[in-house]
Amino acid sequence: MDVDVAGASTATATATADDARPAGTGRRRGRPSTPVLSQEAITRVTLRLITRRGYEAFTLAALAKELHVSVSALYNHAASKQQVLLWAQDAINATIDTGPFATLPWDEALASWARSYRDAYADVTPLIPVMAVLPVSDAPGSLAMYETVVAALVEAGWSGGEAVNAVVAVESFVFGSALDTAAPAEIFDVSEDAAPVFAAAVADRHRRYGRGAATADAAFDLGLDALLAGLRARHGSGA
Amino acid sequence: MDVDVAGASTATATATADDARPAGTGRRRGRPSTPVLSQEAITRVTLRLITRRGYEAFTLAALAKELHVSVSALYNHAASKQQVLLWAQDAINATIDTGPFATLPWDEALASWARSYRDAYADVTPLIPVMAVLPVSDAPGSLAMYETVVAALVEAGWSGGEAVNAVVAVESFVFGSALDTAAPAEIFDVSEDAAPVFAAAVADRHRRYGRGAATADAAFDLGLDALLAGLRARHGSGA
DNA sequence: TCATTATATGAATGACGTTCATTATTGTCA
DNA sequence: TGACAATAATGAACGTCATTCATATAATGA
Repeated sequence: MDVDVAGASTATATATADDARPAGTGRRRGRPSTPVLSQEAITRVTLRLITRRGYEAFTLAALAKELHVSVSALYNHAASKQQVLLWAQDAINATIDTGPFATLPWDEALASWARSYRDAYADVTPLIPVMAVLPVSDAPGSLAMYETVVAALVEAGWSGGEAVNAVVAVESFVFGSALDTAAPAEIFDVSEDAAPVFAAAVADRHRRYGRGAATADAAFDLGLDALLAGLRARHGSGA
Repeated sequence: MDVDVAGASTATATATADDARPAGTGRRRGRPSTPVLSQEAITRVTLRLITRRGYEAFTLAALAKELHVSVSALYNHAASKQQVLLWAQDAINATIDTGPFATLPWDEALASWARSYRDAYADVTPLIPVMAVLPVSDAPGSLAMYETVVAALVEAGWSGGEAVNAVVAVESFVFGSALDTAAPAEIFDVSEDAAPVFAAAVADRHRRYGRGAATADAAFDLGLDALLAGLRARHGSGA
């Protein structure tokens, strides 16, 4: 995925440098000439760590090591591990494409948004349960996303309340589907004796849609089409 | 929720006893006359603990205490904490009601199943990411559920492959929605300055649907109706 | 009877998140 | 210029957690 952290081109002089690494060889204590840590650096390395090595590998020790810094130094910038995850959440949400809402009818834009949303989270599924439950208030990237999406629905004639419900519903489907992409390919491998109809249906599914990621995609496509067809039926197609 | 663990009426002599508690006052070491622990007892107390005190409170220490047993004793029965959670998963899935598939048209039965599914998991949201990703093979309760649901869809004329996709899609929506029920009521509390349209929409939502759990329910209802309308449009209504 | 097996125990281990006293550098104000 | 607060790093604790291990004892069965 390789998320571009918000403000990538602002203060950070490190730019494309290999990684935060003090110029002097092995300075030890006290305030360094130029700060090693920042929300931006922490967030960038956090996303890289989770994407490459998975969530279990994401410990503050690993994060600190990657940043060439002591664990306790992290606490000068982040109040907790939870906060670091919040930053990561916001950075991910900032990458979700809301552009289509400016040009396409609401239903097509919503579909496009849902796909972008699922893609963004498929790499970081362990964050989903954390995310799905966290306040949006102090996450500017997430907030901007909701504003755009809900505004487009209201513009198209939805009431505010139903617009939020529709967004939450689509979001729920997206989160669930992103989790599904993390499931092992053999999740439904099952003996014919134990569940004959189900086993046959799973075999048929593989014949039609392939294996692994392809099956998760097929289920997502079917569900998204159905969900949007239902929403359209309720409010008339857009534009 | 109060899940009835599978096999509640089998070997366990404890029956309705307050809790596993050795008859003799404070026996200390060695094999007891009658075993305190069993998969059934561990699973029952696990579900009670998670339901009542939340997932964060579910530690092996807490589990052992509730069972009046040492932590290490648990390892004579379960290989790991993960395994204990797997048992819990299967017990929960066994409580999901698939009865309607025997009598109702597929779409109504699917809706009823989805509601039962969401209710079952709303109390144990932290299990969702564990669950959504775990193989179904050695979980007899889960397997039986899939067999019933898929068989009903195939009976109604769905191809096996699409039936599985539809089930996965509904399941994804259910998991996502169950996560949503765990969100704090103030998750969307936001200042009007930062996101005016969104803030107004959230206010409208509260006016129409109430606060807290009621809003999550409204979003779930809207999404489920839409999803099923879309699936119906694709395959004709049931019966 | 006596070895084996099942089931419990407490103590030790190592990983983790978090706190704290300490140290060194920077920027600001008299 | 010199004092001083603020900033940003450090290593050493701490408490909690899951897991392992050596040990003890009751039940089972040959």
